[in-house]
Parts: sequence; C-alpha cells; structure tokens
Amino acid sequence: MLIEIDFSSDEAIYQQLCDQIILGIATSRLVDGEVLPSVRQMADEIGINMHTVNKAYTILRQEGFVKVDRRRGAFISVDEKNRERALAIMEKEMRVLLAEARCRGLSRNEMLLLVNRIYDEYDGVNKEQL
Amino acid sequence: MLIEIDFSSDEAIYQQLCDQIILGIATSRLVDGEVLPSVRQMADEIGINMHTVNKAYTILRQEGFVKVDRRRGAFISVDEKNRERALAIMEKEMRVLLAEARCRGLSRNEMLLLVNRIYDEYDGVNKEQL
DNA sequence: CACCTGTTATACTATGTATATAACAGGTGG
DNA sequence: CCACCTGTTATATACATAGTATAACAGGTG
Repeated sequence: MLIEIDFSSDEAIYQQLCDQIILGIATSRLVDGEVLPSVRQMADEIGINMHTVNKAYTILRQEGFVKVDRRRGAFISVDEKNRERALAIMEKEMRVLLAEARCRGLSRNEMLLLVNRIYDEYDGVNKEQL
Repeated sequence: MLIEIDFSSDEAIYQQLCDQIILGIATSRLVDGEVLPSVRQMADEIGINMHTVNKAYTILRQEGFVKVDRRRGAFISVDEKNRERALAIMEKEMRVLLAEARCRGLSRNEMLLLVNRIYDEYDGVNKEQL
C-alpha cells in the first residue's frame, strides 16, 4: 500500500503513518493477515528513520491493529474486542468534532450525510477488491 | 462556565481549553457576545499560567470563535463564514475517525445513532436554557 | 492616576519528535 | 555454522513544542 507523508504537516509522522494504515484496513486495501513492510524497508521507502516507523508499529500493536510474527514480521490482525471501550473513545472524539461542526453552522443532516458518504466510500473500495 | 483540565492527559492544556470552550458554544452554555474571563483570571481559576490561556484565546480568535474588545476583553463571536473550508476539515477528520470505528467493528448505524445522540444532547441543553 | 484588558518579549525547564549509530535475540535458509 | 532477515532496545543528539516565570507595554475605564 502506498504511504504518503506530509512533511510540512503539524501532525507527527508516526501519527500520519498510523492513520494511513488504519485507513487502509478500513478500506480493505490492507486485509487481515497481510504482512507489512519491515521497519527498515518502510523507512527507506518513505525516507524517514527506522525508529519512527517502529514507533508507529508499536502503537498499532498496542491498539490491536497489528501483531508480530517472529518469522515474518509485522502483519495486520484486528482485535475487535473492547467494543465498549472503542465506542467510548469514539463518543468523546465525536463530541468534540460535532461541537466544532455545530458552531460552524453545519447541520445535523449535513453531518449524517457526511458519515453516510464516507461509509459508502469505504464499502465501495471493498466491493471493487472482491 | 466551569472548565476542567485533565493534567494527566496527553492532550495539551491549551488544546483542552479550546475544546471545552467550543463545546460550551455548541451547547449554548456560552452564548454569542458573552465575555470570557480575562487571561489572568482564567489562569488563576484553573491553576495554570497566563500564557497558556492566552494561547488558547489566540487560537480561538484565529479560528473565528472569539473576538477581542479592547474595553471588555475577549468575548464569544462565532464566525460562520468559510462553511466550505469547515466542511472540508470535518471531512478529513471524520474519515480518520470512521476508519478506526469501522476497524473496531462499529457499524454505520451505530455511528449514525451516535451522531444523532450527540446532536440531541446539544439541542437538549439549548432548550433547557431558553 | 490606579487599574483593568490583551499583547509582547525574554528566559528557562521539560517533554515529545525525529534522527543516527549500534547492538541484541529470535527465526530462516544456504 | 553462518549470513541474513525480523522486531527490539539502548544511547546520544538536535530540534520543536508546551508550560512556566517575570516583566513590560499600549489601550481603555473609572
């Protein structure tokens, strides 16, 4: 999967890397069991340091998106446990996001449409690859 | 409005402050024209430095949530211009958020219900205060 | 004139980010 | 056994950001 980093962004590189991999999983561009490039290889491809990639992998492992096989390396393995905890985190982040949306004059319907559109988008990528 | 800061959070204090004020506006606990405590007073109340509050106010001013009257100080003034830009920012953030939700096994309907519930919550606080 | 506002400047400490170099344990294949 | 690949750990350095501290300034109020 192609990873693109915005080096002028104010978001940390390792964070952008995490986000893009999670995005890849959501859109099925990365499927369960798929092996990720090694920390050194990924670092070379992107043009960053090995430790920055390792930090991203470590976080993804802690958050239950990745596991490590000593033979092959890091691979996608989504842990769907802790649904309640995930929902609680979603709720908190969503509350901040929707507060800003509401202040900006964005209506409930506009946000509902946005959610639907993004889910459509993710489902669409799924079907293309089946 | 009561401000509560989690000093053990990994989120910056000024960021938490911004979020809570935006949340206050969305729930109408802060209404248009309402004067905010001065940077020194707010700093004393929370128990942080004046400059940390000033940073939050400056950001809120730049993002169009606050204006400054040289006579009274900072007050709420929501700028609803740049709806398109706001929607674009929402879309990008929502895409990351929903990707994580989807990976966690949270369905489209669950997220739609969450959005509805939070909007209900905000509207509810509104009506209580009218 | 005293007192309030936001704002600015400077300095310092602490933390987080990203880099660089190096080494280690576990596993694979020649 | 040995070269080579994995992730992992350790150490050091450079830099940016966050937060604090002290101080001063311009504008407005009473």
